[in-house]
Formats: sequence, C-alpha cells, structure tokens
Amino acid sequence: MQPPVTPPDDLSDLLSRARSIAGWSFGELAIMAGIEIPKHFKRHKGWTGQLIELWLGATAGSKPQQDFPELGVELKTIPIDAAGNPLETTYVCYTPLLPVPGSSWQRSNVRNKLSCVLWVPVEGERTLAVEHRRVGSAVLWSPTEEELSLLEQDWNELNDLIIAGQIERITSRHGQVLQLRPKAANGRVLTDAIGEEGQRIKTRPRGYYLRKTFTQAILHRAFYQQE
DNA sequence: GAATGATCATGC
DNA sequence: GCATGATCATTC
Repeated sequence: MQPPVTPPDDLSDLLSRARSIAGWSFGELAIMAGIEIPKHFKRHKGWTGQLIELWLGATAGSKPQQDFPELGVELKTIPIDAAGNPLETTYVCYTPLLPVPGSSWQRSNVRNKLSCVLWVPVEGERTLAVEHRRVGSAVLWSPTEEELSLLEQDWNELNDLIIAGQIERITSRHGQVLQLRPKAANGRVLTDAIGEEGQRIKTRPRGYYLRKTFTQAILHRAFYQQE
C-alpha cells in the first residue's frame, strides 16, 4: 500500500481512501509513505494532519480554501481519547480583524470551511507512543440546521465585537460552539485591528476554533447512527 | 484535570 | 505576516 499521487476523483473515492487507512497505526502509515516518525509533537504539531492529507491525496499547501475544492470537502483530523472524545479544540480559520466590505455569515470563511467536513478521528493520548496511535473511522459531516444556527450566532456575536473595537475584551469564553483564540507563531506577531476608539491598533492575530463539546456531539452522533 | 492563551513547523 | 497543519504548557 502506498499513498495516492492524485487527488480523489470524487466523494466515494475520498471515502474509500479514508476507509483504507482506518485501523492502521501512524507508524505503519509513515513507513509505507517513507516519512519519519516524531517521538512527540512538541515540534511537530501538524504532523498527523499532514500524514492524513498525504494518504487521502489532499493538495499540500497553505490555501485559505477547502482541502478538496473540487469536492467541496474540508479535512480535519481530530485527536480523541480512549472513550472517543476530543482531546483538543479544532482550528477552523483565521479571523479578519478589520472590517471586510460586504462581509456576512453566509460569505464567511467559517461557514465555507464547515459546510462539509471529513472528520478523521485519531488516537491522541500522550501516553500512547506516536507510532502506535491509530487512525479511526472517518465521518463525513455537514452541519444540521441547529448547528448552523449556533455557529451563525457565535460568528455574529464575535464579529460584532471585533468591528466594535472590542477585540481585546474577547476571550475564549465567548461563544457557545465557536471560540476566538490567538493563532500565531508567538506573542510578538502583531496584526492590525480596530481599537476601542475606532482607531487602528496592533494585536495578536486570532483564529476561530470549535469547542470540544461541539465536535464531540458530531462524533457521537455519527457513532450512534452506525449502531 | 480541563481550558485558556501561547507556541511550533513550513511555504510564500 | 498570513495561512496551512495543530498541540503544548501554564493557569485556573
């Protein structure tokens, strides 16, 4: 078995690829792909995501679009514990901190990215050696009306605060399902934003993240439906 | 123990 | 610096 060299032809091709790696360990998949296995992720935080991208035939790169543009599908690996619950929040995308003309929830990057996601659960407990961690069964998900509504509410609330110059008052506690948190190489990275008096200020870049309770519900529902 | 805020690698 | 891939580690 070897990683594909071309993107999946269609959705069933993508799902078939996902099924083919389910149950395999990171070590097995890395050896077959000819890539090195880190001992831990302290300096290799995106390693698992890139391993799965490779095996599903996603185009590597830093495009602000979906992983499979032709299929309209975004890929997300999600680390889970032994009970199948998420160990980490899920990064969605960067947040514009300056007003975007004509911006709206409907046109937002959050909505675009989350319109259809292939969730690939992976074993993520730190006590498990990286090479022994296994890939789980992928879940193809599109938000329900209720989920869409929650996301829209949070996006609107957070976006309103940003536009109103309240960025420095926003913490991860805002939002029911979506949070805003720093997203940068380190604390010295700064970008432009709107200050309290409407003036231009410098602040740390922020990104949207999905709360664990939200992704847990997605995985649980998918698992429940398979029973 | 969990969550928040901070950080790491990479390409351009 | 922006954007991808996220997890780390200090704080609560």
